[in-house]
Amino acid sequence: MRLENQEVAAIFHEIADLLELGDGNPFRVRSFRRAAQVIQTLPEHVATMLEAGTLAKVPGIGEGILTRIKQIVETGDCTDHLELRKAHPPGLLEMLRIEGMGPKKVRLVFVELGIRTVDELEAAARAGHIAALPRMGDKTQANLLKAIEVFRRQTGRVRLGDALPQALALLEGLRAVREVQQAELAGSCRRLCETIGDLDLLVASEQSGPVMDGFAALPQVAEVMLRGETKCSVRLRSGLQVDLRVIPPACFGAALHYFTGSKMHNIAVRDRGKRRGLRISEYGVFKENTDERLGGATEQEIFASVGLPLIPPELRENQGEIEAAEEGRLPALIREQDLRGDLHVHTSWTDGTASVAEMVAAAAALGYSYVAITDHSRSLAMARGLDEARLAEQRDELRRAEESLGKLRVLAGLEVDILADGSLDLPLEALAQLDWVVASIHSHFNLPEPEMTARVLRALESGVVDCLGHPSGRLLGQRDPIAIDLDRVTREAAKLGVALELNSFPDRLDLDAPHCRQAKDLGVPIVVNTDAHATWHLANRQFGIATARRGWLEPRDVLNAGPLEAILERRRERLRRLQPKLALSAGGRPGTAAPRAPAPPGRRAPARPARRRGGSGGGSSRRGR
DNA sequence: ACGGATTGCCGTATCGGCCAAATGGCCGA
Repeated sequence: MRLENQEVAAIFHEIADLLELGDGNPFRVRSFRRAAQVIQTLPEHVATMLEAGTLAKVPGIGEGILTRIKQIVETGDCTDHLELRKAHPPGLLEMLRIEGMGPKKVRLVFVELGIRTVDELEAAARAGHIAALPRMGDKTQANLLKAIEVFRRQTGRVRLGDALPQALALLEGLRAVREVQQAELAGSCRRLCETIGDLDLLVASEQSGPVMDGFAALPQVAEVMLRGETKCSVRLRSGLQVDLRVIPPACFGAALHYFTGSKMHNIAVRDRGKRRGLRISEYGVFKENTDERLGGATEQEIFASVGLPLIPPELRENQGEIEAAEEGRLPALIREQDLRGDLHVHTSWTDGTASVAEMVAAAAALGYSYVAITDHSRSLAMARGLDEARLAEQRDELRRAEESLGKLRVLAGLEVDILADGSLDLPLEALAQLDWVVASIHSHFNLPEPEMTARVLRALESGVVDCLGHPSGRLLGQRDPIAIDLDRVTREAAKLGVALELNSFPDRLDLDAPHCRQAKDLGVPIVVNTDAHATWHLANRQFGIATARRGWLEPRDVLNAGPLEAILERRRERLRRLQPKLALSAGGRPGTAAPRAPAPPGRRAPARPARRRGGSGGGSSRRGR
């Protein structure tokens, strides 16, 4: 059995989790986590690298990890992992995924109350037993119940980023089966929904037996749960459930339409058929009250029977797509190849894994004509966020990378933190000198809505912000969106000339599709960014594009599907409007009041303002690099 | 557990907010 790198990494992640629960050496825990992360980003398969001897040279993989990898490659797992698993109830790992439940708290409730599952945890919280524990209280208990609710909403669902690659691999496997005439994805995964319950696959074939045999024999399949005449349900090794349906070719289009959904869309289409004297089912289009079949081999036939062009699956939510199709104003949805650059990318200057040069080269390899390097700002200490000095240093490196590659423009950017009060993490003067600024929230997620909205608006009103990063802050299955009036933020963004990000990270997909559509309607451009922390993350754009399509976006709605000059001009124009404010804030700062000629922002004398180092004056040098 | 220098040993992300308990552990970024 050949485990994918992802699966090997998952084993190490789990070892780390289990060690933490058992109160293990934190550095040892970290090593396993690091190993997992490194394995995820390996350029080749672990088994291949192990054989070639290149694996041992990878930083983060030492003697111990190497031995375990050997065992995993040979047997599919390693002894430590199996033993740790035996020593801990499986529900503890699940509890760890609840926000606010770290290893210490999971251990506490397990040892003190014997709680081994999320269900038991919830019951205990409801009964008030959690608040009675040491270091816990009413507030913690209430927060816990809320966090369990977020967790529950997501359990059983898989992110598109995890589901889609598996679906495509299965289709490939199916298409290699001789009796398969056609194999397609259906269901919410085909509609590219942000999370998916289970996969629906459809095969056109006259012989369901051999097709199902071939399906059950695919290496991903762990267990056949159900097998009938037309339907076969399996569970994959990854845990994902998959339903395969084998359909006679003459009905394939009707079945594909039916099983793609959404339900509301299907109802609307059938209704429309009814009004035209037609009966539409998963078997085809029929004349009312007869068995006279008018079509159903292709989806086009279904739509044509009710006088419509083919509606892309991503739009099939009964949110106006039928009306739009009827009036010939279906959007020309954006595609991956329409993107001309990525405007949110991290490097090893902060928490990215690739150097500037590697990141820029990877962007060039995608055919981009520009990329913005946007590392974190200083308050994100964990990521070694940039202060002004390092930002300036990095800028030199960007210039060198741009020149040495000579293929694309490298924008000097920053992902600046929006602090609790809405001020930005670096002085406006510094931010004004950059080419591109994304502003994001990474702390104080729990402000009440009025304050949160005011906070974000204040940040956008600074004028130096080009784009609001991951606007809702949600993490799928883990953290709810912040409380914020996104309607109002979008309207203000329109006035200020600020764009909104659609962050392509599979955990985020933020803005979500409905808000993308709203932004489009209000004339606010969306930026489809990857927020890449590794070169391979640039490929996550496919998930951002998926969400953008569900939000009806066309190339003209997406800022980074357009030319760089338009992007830079938006910024220049906004900074021109902002200029007086900047002069004021510089003048107000003690020691930097030296008069200077008002010049256009691009070419201002960089009268470097003395970096204020708090009132304490102690030159406690923050750890260097 | 890793990796690098003290080659048998030592250091290894940070930092602030929250909440429970009255200064500090735990969590998340």
